[in-house]
Amino acid sequence: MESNASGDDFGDIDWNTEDELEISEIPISTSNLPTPGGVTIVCNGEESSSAHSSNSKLIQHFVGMGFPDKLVVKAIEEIGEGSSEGKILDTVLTYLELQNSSEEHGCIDSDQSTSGYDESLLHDSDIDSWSDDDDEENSDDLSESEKKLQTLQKMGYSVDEATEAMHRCGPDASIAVLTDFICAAQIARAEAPDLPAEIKPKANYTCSQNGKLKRRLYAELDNRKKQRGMVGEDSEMIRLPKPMVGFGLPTDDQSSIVRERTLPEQALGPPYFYYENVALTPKGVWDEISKCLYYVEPEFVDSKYFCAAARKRGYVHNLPIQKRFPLRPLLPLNIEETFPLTKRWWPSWDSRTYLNCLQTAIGSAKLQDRIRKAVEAYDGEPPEHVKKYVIDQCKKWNLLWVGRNKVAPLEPDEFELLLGFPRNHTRGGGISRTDRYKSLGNSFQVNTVAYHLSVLKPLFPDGINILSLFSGIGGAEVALHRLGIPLNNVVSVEKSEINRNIVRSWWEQTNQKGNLIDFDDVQTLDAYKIESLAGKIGGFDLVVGGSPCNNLAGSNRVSRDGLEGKESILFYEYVRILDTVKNIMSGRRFN
DNA sequence: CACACAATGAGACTGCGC
DNA sequence: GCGCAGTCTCATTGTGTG
Repeated sequence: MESNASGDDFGDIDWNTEDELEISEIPISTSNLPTPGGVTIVCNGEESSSAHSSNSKLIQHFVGMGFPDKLVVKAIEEIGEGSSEGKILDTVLTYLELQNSSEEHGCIDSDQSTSGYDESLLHDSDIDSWSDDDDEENSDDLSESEKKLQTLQKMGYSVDEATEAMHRCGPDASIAVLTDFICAAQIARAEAPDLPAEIKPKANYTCSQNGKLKRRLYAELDNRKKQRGMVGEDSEMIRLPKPMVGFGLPTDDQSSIVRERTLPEQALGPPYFYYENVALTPKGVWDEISKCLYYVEPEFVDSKYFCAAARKRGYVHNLPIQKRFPLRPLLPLNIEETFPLTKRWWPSWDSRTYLNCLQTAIGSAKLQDRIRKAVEAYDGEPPEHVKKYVIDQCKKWNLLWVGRNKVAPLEPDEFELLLGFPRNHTRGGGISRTDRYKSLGNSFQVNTVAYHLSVLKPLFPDGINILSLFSGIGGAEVALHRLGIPLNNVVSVEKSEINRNIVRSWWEQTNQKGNLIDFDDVQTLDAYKIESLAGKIGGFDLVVGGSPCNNLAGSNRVSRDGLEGKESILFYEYVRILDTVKNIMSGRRFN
């Protein structure tokens, strides 16, 4: 295997072994999922099988997620001991659903119950109340605050955390708001390097341990709400921000930068994750992406704020957003400073100051010739219709003025410059010019991504282990390297051999001390391989990747089929693999 | 066979006038 | 608020050329 040729100590992993896995994959029927691509939910089969002998463990498992224990017990009784987590979850969901619909109609009436469950078990009306209500019937004399405190304690939070949250969020704050606050506070403390270790939260990721089930739960409820018309299709659609600056730019007035956000608790790491795709997708795509990635709101950024070319992209990540810093030196944001030689030839009637999105194809020589002839035909300024034709073509193909009446497309090394890669990053080794454009056109803008990833530097002073999916020409790896974050272990998955060669070549040229291991297909990276790799290297700190945009991009006139498209459907592989890594990381402790 | 070229024209958004 | 033209977009495909 190619990846074993690197002389590292990974050669002894036998990918073909049939050894029983601690992690196994259980495909969930699409009827349970909002993801038509068939996300695979990974469950711990070992734990499930041992659970027959200990129902209390399973009950504890669900109660830990905030479900009423009586419902869980009832569900297990109804569907039989030894049932899978998924079945139990479905049954509990049904109970909750029935409860919700009863309350909506204001008719909780046990006489109407035909489902076999005891509605007296239920008395909460919303998601805030999926806590253990065991004592509630005996606690009528407790104040609202005391009840909330009790609920939070049962969810595993300390009295101090709960009290602080209730104090800060006010007396009317719901349980959901309070748990959000506590999670945000945990992250903030974890990220504050100046806090003494003893007051930092321990690796308390209990909230993410059950993330996949919770995600499924939220998705299921979301679907049912939609079916009942409770949620308007458009009312919650993700809209693109204007201006497209994400949480703020390095050049912003510091006071205007967003410094806090509350992540859904199931989105918390480890690992950190960072997902990218084109911003301008068919409707609903970003809603789906966000939903599958734990309901984290995308951060939309146009790279024209980081270089002289536009690149509108959405990023979904669970990284901290405080204390970001940019790569130095900053790139110029206009064409004139980026390509000073063009200034002499730039006509006054071409008002462009920055380029459009760098794509995978360039303007042809014939087109350049047509433009030259069109402009040459006039002594002074050409008439309006000629100007319009020329400017339209220049915008469409990102052409620069490189001589008298002469336009030209960007050279590959100019692509590299604009995108933040080292010069000649994609040059040589048998790669054609066309392939260079294709690889570069599909890549990250390094400075933009590095700005987001910069927060990892103080967190991983001794280096980082990353799982890089759809690596392309290694935009994330280059960004981390340029940030000065040591790359201890990089597992890179990239279909194109040309791109894999580019990354390996870069790896060797930059004298990396760590290990680079590569795969060619995300679909073959199963739970066993991920588990083995994680075991070898001590876990993954970051899962990064931008899945194929072919079926999302506006340039595609043929098969812009959205996330169900032939290539773009691989997004669900990112979700699957991230879920697997989350599962592994929450089930074990890595040092 | 690799590469270059050009036709293709969907979908979302924006800005303008009414 | 509506209609419309204008703008932009990590592309695909078939054909031509050397």
